[in-house]
Amino acid sequence: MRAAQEAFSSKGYSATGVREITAAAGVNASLVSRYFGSKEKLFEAALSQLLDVRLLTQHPREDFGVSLVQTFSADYGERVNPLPMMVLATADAGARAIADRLLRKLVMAPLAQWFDLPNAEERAARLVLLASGFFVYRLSYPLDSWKGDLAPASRKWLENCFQSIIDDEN
Amino acid sequence: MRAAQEAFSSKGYSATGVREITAAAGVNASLVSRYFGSKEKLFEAALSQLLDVRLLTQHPREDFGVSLVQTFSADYGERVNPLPMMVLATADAGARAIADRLLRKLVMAPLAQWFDLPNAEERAARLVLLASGFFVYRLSYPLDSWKGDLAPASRKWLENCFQSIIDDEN
DNA sequence: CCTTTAAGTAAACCATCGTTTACTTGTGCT
DNA sequence: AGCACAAGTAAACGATGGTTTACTTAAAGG
Repeated sequence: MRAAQEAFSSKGYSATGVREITAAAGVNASLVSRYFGSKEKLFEAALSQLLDVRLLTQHPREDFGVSLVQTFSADYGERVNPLPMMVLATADAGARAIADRLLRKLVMAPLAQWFDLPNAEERAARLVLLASGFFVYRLSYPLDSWKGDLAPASRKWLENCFQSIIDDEN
Repeated sequence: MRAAQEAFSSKGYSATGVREITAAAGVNASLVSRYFGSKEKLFEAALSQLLDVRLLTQHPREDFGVSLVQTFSADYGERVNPLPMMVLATADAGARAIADRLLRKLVMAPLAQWFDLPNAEERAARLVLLASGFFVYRLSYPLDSWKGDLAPASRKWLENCFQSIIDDEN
């Protein structure tokens, strides 16, 4: 499972082979079908284990922008970042459908409730928009050329965008 | 070529087979290798033909936000939208490298020059961030459930985000 | 001690992939 | 007419994909 999460998060769903995952785990490839049913089911299990809305709602509302940029920038250490898994799954129709469903149920719905604002569902969708875009951005600027962190100006701009999800009246 | 653009834009690079493209064009699959060298070269040719920075810089600066949301929302009619081709290529390492290189050369560099502002390259990268996120957003809300257009509140918010790329001093 | 059951493996299966090879067709030039 | 050349096709190639099958191992239960 851990091996699957790391592979799906770094290379994407379609570019990762079952044999690749099981080799990293030190077992035989046929065990994926045995214990998870299929590669897609493994992906679903691996992703749903990582999605946790509390990572986004654990800070005060007035720090929303700052804390979210920090959350998405930080490497998760032992844990695997679910955001790459989500975006890199968009190339496969089946995996995208799974990721979409899990995202709505485990992240967007609770997040909209936490917002407690007009157009709450739309605001949650805007968060997904910014987060996805931020990941694509980081694919092109892996360490951003600025000693591993975001360029200060871009960081401030992005924090304002995130914060505006809450602060805007719309 | 047209068939390749439509397939790459709707299903993504890795999910599209050479036989699929050539079947839509009514020819044999071996012609791709013959005339383009490889599937990757075909992708490069198909994408570079579509990337055109003038689509982003043809409106006055004060309408930047409004016009860009309109540009990315509109279906291109006959032409194929290059944005899905870019984002859906991220799952394949080779295609991503190609898309990245073309994007920098054909879009971001001219765009930064057009900005004529401090941190111009960073601003161009922010545009890619928003555009990519917007595409992922539209994957989940194909017609946005609001009779084919963006929800008014989200549209206004997104326009402000795009406009802030130019208006912010950072 | 024998049986059952779970865990794991090796190998094959079948489909699909991008690409190459050898061959056929048609057109224009001399 | 004869030749050259470009365009296109059918078929095979080698690799890789996820999955299935048959078999081996090992521990627990009575």
